[in-house]
Amino acid sequence: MVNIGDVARAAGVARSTASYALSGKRSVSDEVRRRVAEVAAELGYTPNAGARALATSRAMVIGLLAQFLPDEFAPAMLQYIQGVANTARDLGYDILLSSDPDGPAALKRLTDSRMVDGVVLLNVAEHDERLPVLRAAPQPGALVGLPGDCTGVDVFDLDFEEAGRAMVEHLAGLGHRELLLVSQPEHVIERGGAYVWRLQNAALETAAVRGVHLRVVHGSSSQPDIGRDLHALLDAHPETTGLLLNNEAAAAALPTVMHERRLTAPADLSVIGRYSDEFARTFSLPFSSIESAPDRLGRMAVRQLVRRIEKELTDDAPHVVRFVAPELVDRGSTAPPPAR
Amino acid sequence: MVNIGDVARAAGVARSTASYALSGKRSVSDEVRRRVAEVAAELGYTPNAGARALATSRAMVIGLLAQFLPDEFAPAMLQYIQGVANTARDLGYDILLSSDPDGPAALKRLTDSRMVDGVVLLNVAEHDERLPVLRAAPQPGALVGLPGDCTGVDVFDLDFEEAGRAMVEHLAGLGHRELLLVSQPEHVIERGGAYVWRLQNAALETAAVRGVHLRVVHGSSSQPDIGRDLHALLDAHPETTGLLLNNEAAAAALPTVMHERRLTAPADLSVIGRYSDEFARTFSLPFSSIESAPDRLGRMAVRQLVRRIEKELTDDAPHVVRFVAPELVDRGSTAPPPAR
DNA sequence: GCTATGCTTCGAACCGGTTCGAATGACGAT
DNA sequence: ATCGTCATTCGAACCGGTTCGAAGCATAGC
Repeated sequence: MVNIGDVARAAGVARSTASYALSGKRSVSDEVRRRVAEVAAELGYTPNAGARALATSRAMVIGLLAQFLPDEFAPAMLQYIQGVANTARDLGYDILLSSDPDGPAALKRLTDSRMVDGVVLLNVAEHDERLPVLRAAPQPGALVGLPGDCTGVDVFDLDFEEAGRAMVEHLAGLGHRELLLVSQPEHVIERGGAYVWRLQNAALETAAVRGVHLRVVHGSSSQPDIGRDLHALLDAHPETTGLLLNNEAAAAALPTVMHERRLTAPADLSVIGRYSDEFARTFSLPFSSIESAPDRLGRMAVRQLVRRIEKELTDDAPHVVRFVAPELVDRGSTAPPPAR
Repeated sequence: MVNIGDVARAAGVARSTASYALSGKRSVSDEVRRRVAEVAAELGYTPNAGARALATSRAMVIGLLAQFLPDEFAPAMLQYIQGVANTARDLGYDILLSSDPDGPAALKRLTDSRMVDGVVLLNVAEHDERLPVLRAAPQPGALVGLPGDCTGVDVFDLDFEEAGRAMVEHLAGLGHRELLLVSQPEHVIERGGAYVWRLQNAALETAAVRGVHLRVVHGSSSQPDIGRDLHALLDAHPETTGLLLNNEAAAAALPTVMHERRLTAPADLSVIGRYSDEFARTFSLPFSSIESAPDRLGRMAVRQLVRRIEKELTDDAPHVVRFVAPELVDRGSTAPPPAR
């Protein structure tokens, strides 16, 4: 493999000169710069990443910690990964993907070994065990998801409170009085999935203010269980005229369930979900929804992270907690409730 | 950050001794080994990955080249990624994920810079432009997907020919005479998606042998277009009693389409697909299918790759082309055709 | 004519590991 | 007492980059 010494020799200059010629960090005569560039291209020189990382203490790699939990709906996760990966590449960074179920251990290894210059954590929980590890690490970190304690990290998340309010307001405004919110399974909340109750509490509060009845139920997050759950729920609560979904699996299963029950939206039932447009396309979901913007969140997280890595932000620059405003994508699945 | 020099000093030995004590590559007195291990744990020593990679020319990283093409169904891709990531982790390797649309350039950079010890290519095309780059690289590579030329790489793929035969045999055996195969869009074939025509040709051949009529059609690979396509196809070919799917998007969309047409499987139409069990669960697909085993393929690819990296296989050990035998998962969506 | 200045270039040190050859010392055999 | 053997440890070199200080040299200024 050709190294910078080979290039320097072939160009008839010192190694350091070749380095400066290629990096441009010091001025070099045009003649030499040209010759070095030429020789480098000719020999097919590519700098050794390990050596460069050692010398500069910059790996040009961002760690991406994603956990594929059995009770998470994997396709929803993929979009965050794509958002992060694409943005990182655009900014010149590679991404090291960890799917290790032992998040804290994986994070510690990645940061301590200096394999990564910074870290993006997906699917952050209220009391996320990875956070103490991240705070102790010398590299900066950006989160997608809101933990209880945001000190020392940059945080990006959908404004789930506002999402809950918007969903209820929308249906209440159309005249609905009996709403059903299908939420994530209870153990997702127990594990610290704060977004679940953030949306849920705001929805309940808004319902109280508007004087409408909102019942919260938990559904399974996997097929085919969620389909059975939905049938059971609709059986148990026939008075429901508006359905709110904060559970991707439920959204994916609902069209089939509604067909089976010979229900159509919005004639028989108004439905509003919370998922991304991409997700809606993938699953052919005909329901209006609050856009969860995974690509945007991934992009924001990486951009901020890179700013910190490259010290555009001083170390003590205040950390941000930024919420994406929910946007309602109207797919025509809501209308005033049917006359009784 | 604490380095091996700090550990050595604190333990009162030379750097080299500390290194040997930790790696066990030479014998060291029990006393010293114990003390070094103790001190290392106490100081929280983690070896610097760049330095180690430089010294050993081993990065302990595997490159994963996945392309998220607009005409590929992303959720199907995710399962390969998970399979590769999990197996790599189990074998002690990290995964560097590249989603760069310019595959050859990304591959060249990853290999030439020695960031990775080997590479897994997903979604390999008949004349894949990444292959010449991979063959020129010093690292070994494993493919998921069968290219025209397999020299110099290990190849793993589903036996799509056998899959095509099995699907047709199954339906012909039940008495179907009019079959419709929904394939990928034509530009997937043009781009070199060999698996499409491998399955298709074998299916046509088998149909000819069995004397049944098989029509091949191409469907869009994204929602909602594929739904419209399916409706149009069923309108145009009402004689069809058996449907074969080699298009994930079509499989995902079919339940809705069938509901809309008030068709049920297998009473009105027998359906058989080609996708993974995981995929079937995610999309609540009620159709029998040929298992595409993405996790197994990912695992096989990584295991073989690691064997090559670690020189358990000599450099000139013959490369393998291994096909996974298709397995029919019966979900009860096929039966003899309805009496006319 | 001599020094100050600026542009190029070079050599050496450094990042943090691993690995090779050799030095040291204890011990048993002759 | 001497030599050889073995286990243990050390020092130095090396991997391939980057970066600092200084040297070389031509030109301008006095």
